[in-house]
Amino acid sequence: MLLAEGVSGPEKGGGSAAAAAAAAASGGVGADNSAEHSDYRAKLSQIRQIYHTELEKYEQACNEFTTHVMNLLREQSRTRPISPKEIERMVGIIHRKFSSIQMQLKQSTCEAVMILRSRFLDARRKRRNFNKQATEILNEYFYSHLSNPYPSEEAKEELAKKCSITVSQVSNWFGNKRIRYKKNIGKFQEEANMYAARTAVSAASVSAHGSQANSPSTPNSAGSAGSFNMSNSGDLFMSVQSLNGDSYQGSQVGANVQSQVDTLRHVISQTGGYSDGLAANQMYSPQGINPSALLTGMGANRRTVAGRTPPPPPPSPPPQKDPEAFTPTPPTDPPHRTDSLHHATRSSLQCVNDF
DNA sequence: AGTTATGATTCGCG
DNA sequence: CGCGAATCATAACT
Repeated sequence: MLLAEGVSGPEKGGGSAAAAAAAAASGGVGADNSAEHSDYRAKLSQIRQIYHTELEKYEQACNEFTTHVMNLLREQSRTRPISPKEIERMVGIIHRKFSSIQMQLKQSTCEAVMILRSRFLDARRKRRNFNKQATEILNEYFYSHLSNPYPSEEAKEELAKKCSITVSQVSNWFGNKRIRYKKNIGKFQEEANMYAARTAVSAASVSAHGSQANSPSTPNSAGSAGSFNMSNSGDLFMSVQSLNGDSYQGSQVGANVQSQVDTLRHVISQTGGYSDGLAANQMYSPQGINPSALLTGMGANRRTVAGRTPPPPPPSPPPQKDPEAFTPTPPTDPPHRTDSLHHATRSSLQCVNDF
């Protein structure tokens, strides 16, 4: 560990290399954290310095003590016979004691380095919001694929490239988005409408060019890829904004989105569910809805449809698992897990501040 | 200072 | 292994 971090290795150079290696191993993007990195390196070298000076001190003390004991023994040898074996034994005892002390030093240094690493390299601690454009791109994809918001691996890579983030960050984002959208659909209604309308307009402009009717089963064929580039087109964006809110339903919405909405509304009306969700509620519908319609959404068929080209609607739905699971807001307020580790980390982190 | 938003992590499940 | 769910930790907002 200490060798890996360059603490117990050569005095210069090793530290920065190890730090860089550690950063690379931690999966960081490694783009903007040069300042924090230098801070990390500075702390690390501080630890290294303390370690080395302490080590030197101990060695010196060990030697001093050994010679001191040797002198004592020599003095005693005038009064009583002292065998070389006894001297050897004494020296051994002293060295063992000091090496155990050195072990402790190594251990505590190791601990300090680990804490330092967790402090500086733990991504949670240096969380940065994605920039607006990245969020726009992600949201655009999410809402234009609301019926199946599970980007394939290639789609994730593409999104990652467009957003200048990692694939795992894309996955995190979609995971968070899905769960939070589901938990509070109402809160995201406006956002959903906006992005749906934007995608619709982009799709409409595409279809106006090619006069290619968008199939409801392939909402991402023209919408997703083409719509990415319009995030910054100002006037178009403004014109789209007028489609927000209540005017959304009656507006000229792209066929791909609208047809899905219509399909869902039809199903809902058939089963007696409420129908105020529009596009946003395609994913999470109230209990008691025709499972075949739900299967178009997330969850039920996510493993089979998680691609760029969603297959045709499933023929026979599997037994629906727990209809209550799709209830939008089931707040149960579970007992908070006493996270002792959390507090332990906190307190131990405090120690690092003393460095 | 308190609250909300959000990116990341952890855990259990299928 | 990917996902949902719960949670943590920090940023951003009030």
